[in-house]
Amino acid sequence: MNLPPLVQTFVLHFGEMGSRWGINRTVGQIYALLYLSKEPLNAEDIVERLGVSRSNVSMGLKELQAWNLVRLQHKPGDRRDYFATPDDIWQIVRTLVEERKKREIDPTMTLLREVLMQEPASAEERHAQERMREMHDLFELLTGWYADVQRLDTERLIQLLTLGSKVQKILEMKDRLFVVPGSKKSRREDPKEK
Amino acid sequence: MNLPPLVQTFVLHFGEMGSRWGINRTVGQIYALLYLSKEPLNAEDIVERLGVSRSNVSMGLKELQAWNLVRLQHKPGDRRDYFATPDDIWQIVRTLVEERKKREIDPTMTLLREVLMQEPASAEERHAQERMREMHDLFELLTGWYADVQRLDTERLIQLLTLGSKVQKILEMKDRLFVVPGSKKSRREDPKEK
DNA sequence: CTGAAATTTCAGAATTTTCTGAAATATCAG
DNA sequence: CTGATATTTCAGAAAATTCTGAAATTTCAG
Repeated sequence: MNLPPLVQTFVLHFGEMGSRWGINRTVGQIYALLYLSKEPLNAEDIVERLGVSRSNVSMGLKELQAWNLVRLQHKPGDRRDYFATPDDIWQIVRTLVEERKKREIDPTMTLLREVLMQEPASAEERHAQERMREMHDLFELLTGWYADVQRLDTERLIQLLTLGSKVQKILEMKDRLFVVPGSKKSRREDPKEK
Repeated sequence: MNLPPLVQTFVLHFGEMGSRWGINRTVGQIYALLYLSKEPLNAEDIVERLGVSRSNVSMGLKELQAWNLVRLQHKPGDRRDYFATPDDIWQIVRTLVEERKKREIDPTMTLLREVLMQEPASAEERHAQERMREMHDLFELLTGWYADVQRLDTERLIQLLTLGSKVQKILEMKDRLFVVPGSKKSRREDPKEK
């Protein structure tokens, strides 16, 4: 591995982290390298810096492209492929979340919907189905929230995240404005707010 | 594998999903099984239902305990260990997020802080450090938001998530109330709001 | 204590994943 | 076209992970 120490530390760390995320070490290292690099790199650059085989880099880049995590570029008068990550780190986050949702949440939701359609054949299955419905509803809530937030432009997204603890205040304010006070239980009635 | 069809479908799916999350198939299956089960199960129950070895179950349960994802219980007059997931699915989500943060985000932040302390020895390292700072700041924003939201009780959390698209409206309202209109650039000044 | 039951540990087998080098394929300037 | 350059494919080697059975350890009732 042929990298400035500072870069190498980061690249090695992301290689290891990759493993915990179902992404292999080399793919993690390639991505880390591209992320830190000012200029786009071609496959041979990556081979030299990471000290892995050309074919390994080829497969790694293919996987990163399948994840939409790298952009393919060309330099004039050079027919090699150059790769880079988006300059905007928020774009990277959005892509990561989107792709993970597509690969993990969506298929799970499909399966849950299918299983919830079936007739339980026993008390055991009835309880299992109830648990699956809880999970289904949870995922629906989370993906619904994500669908909304994901549409915000980055500036508003940052604003929202920065708001943090103040969010609670806003919710309390909303309560005070819209809910008749006096009854702690009044929430349960949930008067079809429009 | 000796399970009602409906349960088996779910258990197999989570076994596969586990792989994508750096958790092995058996661990995923054990967790799925416990999640769906009405009653706590002991190790031998799990062996029978999943058809894997006793030692594999032992190791899987140990891992799930390390993740704080299962509770150990005892039945009177029975000295075997029984395992269950929390009844409250939100508790499960909170634990999952907390543990992943502890294992993935926190060590990464530590590394980033260390590397950002060092003196860059070249233009390349200077740029790399700049990128690392972007990532550091992003993580800081996200974990700060998380720290706040995590404190909300479940009811308010659901309220917040349900709010979804309305969030943007609230932010716009906040803008209109607190920011002097007329200048698109006024943001850059960021007047140390308290 | 004792010994049966329950659980854990761990070395090596089985399986899966990752990686490589060689060959095949694709691309494009001339 | 041709051949030089670039990229991909893929079979098998290498490495890593997962799983098992046997042995060791722990726990506890009697």
